[in-house]
Amino acid sequence: MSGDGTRITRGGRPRSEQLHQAILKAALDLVLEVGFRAVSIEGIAAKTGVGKTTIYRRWPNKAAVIMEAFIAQLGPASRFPEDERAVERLRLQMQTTAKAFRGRVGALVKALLAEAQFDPELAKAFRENWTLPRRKLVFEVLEEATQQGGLRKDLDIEAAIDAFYAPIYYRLQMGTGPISEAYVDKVYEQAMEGQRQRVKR
Amino acid sequence: MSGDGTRITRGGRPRSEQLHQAILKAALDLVLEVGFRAVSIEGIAAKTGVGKTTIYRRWPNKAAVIMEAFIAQLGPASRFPEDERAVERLRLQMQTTAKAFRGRVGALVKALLAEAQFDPELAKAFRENWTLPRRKLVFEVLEEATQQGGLRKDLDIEAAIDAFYAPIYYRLQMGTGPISEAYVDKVYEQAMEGQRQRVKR
Amino acid sequence: MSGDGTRITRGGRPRSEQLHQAILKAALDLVLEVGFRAVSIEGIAAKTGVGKTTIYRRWPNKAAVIMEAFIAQLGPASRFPEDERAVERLRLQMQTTAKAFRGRVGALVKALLAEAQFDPELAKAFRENWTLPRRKLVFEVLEEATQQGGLRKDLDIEAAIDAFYAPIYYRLQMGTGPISEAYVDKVYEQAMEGQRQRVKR
Amino acid sequence: MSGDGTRITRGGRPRSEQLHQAILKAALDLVLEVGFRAVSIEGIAAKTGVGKTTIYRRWPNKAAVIMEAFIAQLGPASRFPEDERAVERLRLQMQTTAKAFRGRVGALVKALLAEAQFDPELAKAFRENWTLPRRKLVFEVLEEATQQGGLRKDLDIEAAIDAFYAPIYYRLQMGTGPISEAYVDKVYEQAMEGQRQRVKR
DNA sequence: GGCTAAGCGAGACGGTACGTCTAGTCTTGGG
DNA sequence: CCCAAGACTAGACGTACCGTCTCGCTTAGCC
Repeated sequence: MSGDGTRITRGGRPRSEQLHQAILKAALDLVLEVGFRAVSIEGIAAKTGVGKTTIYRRWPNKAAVIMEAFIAQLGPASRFPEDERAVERLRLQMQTTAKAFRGRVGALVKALLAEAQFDPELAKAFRENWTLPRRKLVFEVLEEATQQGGLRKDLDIEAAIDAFYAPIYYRLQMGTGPISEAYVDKVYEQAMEGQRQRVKR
Repeated sequence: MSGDGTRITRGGRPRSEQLHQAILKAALDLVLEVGFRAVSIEGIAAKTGVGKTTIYRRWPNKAAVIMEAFIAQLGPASRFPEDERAVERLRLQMQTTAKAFRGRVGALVKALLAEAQFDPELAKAFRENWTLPRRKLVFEVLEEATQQGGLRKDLDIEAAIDAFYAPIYYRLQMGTGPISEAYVDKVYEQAMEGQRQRVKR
Repeated sequence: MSGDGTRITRGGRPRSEQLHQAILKAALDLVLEVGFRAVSIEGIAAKTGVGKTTIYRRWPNKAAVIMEAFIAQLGPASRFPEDERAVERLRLQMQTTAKAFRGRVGALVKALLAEAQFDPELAKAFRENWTLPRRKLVFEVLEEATQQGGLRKDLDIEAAIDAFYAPIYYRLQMGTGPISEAYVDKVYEQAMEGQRQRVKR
Repeated sequence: MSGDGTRITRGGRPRSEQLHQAILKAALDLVLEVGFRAVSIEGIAAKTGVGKTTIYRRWPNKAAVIMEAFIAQLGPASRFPEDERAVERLRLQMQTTAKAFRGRVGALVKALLAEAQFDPELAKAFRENWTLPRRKLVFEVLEEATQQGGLRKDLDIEAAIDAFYAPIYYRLQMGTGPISEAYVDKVYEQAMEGQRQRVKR
């Protein structure tokens, strides 16, 4: 979204970084207050005390603003918790994600993911800033787990990642049940069986 | 949505069933033509050659119209393909779903599921008319599979259903990869391992 | 409006005279309650507890309904007050009209006369049922006054009638001043001078 | 209507005077084309090629737009024709008014005056921008006439003005006869008698 | 006493316009 | 070139009535 931030400034007043942050903060506050749908660029502008142009100069639409606000709030995809067994690190990370999904992050992910279905740009931003970085970490932990042994040699890592995480997203959106600790453990266990090295059958 | 269709008509001109269908058809056509977002009640009315009131009299908003159009088009949750082994029937059904998701049904499910994140009424309608009926069928097939043997006795059916289907929905929305036959088979296989009866380890 | 009432009934249920009256009453009540503009056929129907068709079967639009209600309420153009001097009868009648104009009749005449500017049918009805009958009475009284002497021989009766009554309508609509007794007397006096026989100048 | 035009602009793009005029022109054209009733804000907007909001930002309803268009077209209440005798100037002015009433101005006055019966704001605007300025001119001419002699000393100027002009408005609305030159002269003559100084009776 | 033609209530229907809203762009003047 | 303010086009929103049109019932008057 909004490029990578590197704008070549060849003259003129530079854009205020302070305003940038203020806008992102206002956007996020509004989303959590009134919900994604009810937020408008006009609303953000009013709340920040900023002209609409100032926002449109930086982002193409409200989804982009909120996307960036969301990313900015998260910081880099948080490191996995420490544990020498890779698979245990994976399990803990799943629990961490689940916990986040039970709170405001869940609400944001829900809204952004939904909005992304209608907006390819946003979809791309969401994928690149949220989905893929997280998948990459899981990818690495699964690779390590493979080396540590116990997982099948012919592991399809992409499908494996899906097996661990898809159910969590599913429940986030479907409302067929809570994303409880017990549920996450169950998902972990089931998916683990799917990847385990079979001694003999 | 729009109730269960049973309106007590105690006088007055009855609502035209023909119009009802025409509106649903126009709605569906429009969604597939221009996308969910770009569809408006006014557009549907214009395309059907109907007054706006005629639509508002029956549905509260466009999501409701399209939801009903979607449901109506599906007919009842289609029977599972025939096979004497329950698990094979499940696999075939997963492939059927996947195939549908690769086509227009996929586009509709994507849009409606996304929209449902912002609209509790729609979420309820989607759950009751799409999600739950399909889960129920899977539930039954899994129960039968249990009796046919090979699956663990302490099966958590809800979690199991998620294991089989969540990845398909995940790819529908995330764009991390295609919902190919191979992928579905992989998902089936993985999830199956998670449910299989362990002889000993 | 609504023809002359003589419909040839060759079979079928006759129209209810009772409903007719009820509708007229409701119409009048509504006009006085909420004003001409805010009255709608639907409103009258609802208030009377009658279907819209029942009204449209008898009148072409709300102005026609209200016009008839107005006429019906008035009864025939009331006889002039008694006095052996024709001119005095005229003066008294002017005062009577003025008094009516200060009340609800004034409100109705204002509204109907205004509406008539946009509706030739209504204009005709208003002229035939209100304006002309009243002018005719004035005409007669002026004729008598001429015979009684004191008025010029070459009297232009049409213009004379205007001189006596136009100012009253003018104030009804313009709001430049009240239609007080004193004002009416003044108008009478002025107009009278205009018609008086000049002995010599 | 629309205030007195003096809006304090403390920032922001100023309202386009050009658009303002274009809207007024379109409004007037439409009224004369299709009649007051058939004109709609939407029609004006479409004809001008302007958003509806641009109109609603300036006027509360179509009557206000047309009122202002009407005023703008008239320019200031035109000076009375020249003649050293005040009463003759009055007569000429009556004829001028009558002539205007026979044309498009008459149609506009009819419609606006009628509409004003339902809209106090409009009534006020009409009174202040049309009625009163014209009455004021007549007032002055009558004062001068009084000084030139021939009119009664105890003249009630308000009632006198009504005597001269009310019949013209009456015929404009009632359709009881044309506003011909002969008629106007007759009205003038009659009204004049009402105001003339009596030597003896 | 049955037939039949209208009346009748309710309310659906195609329209038109309303007045409001938001999106995204454009235009001021000032920094 | 940035910025706040706010005008601007565009077009959907959901509502209100219009005047017409079914429905399934009365309800009179004639046979």
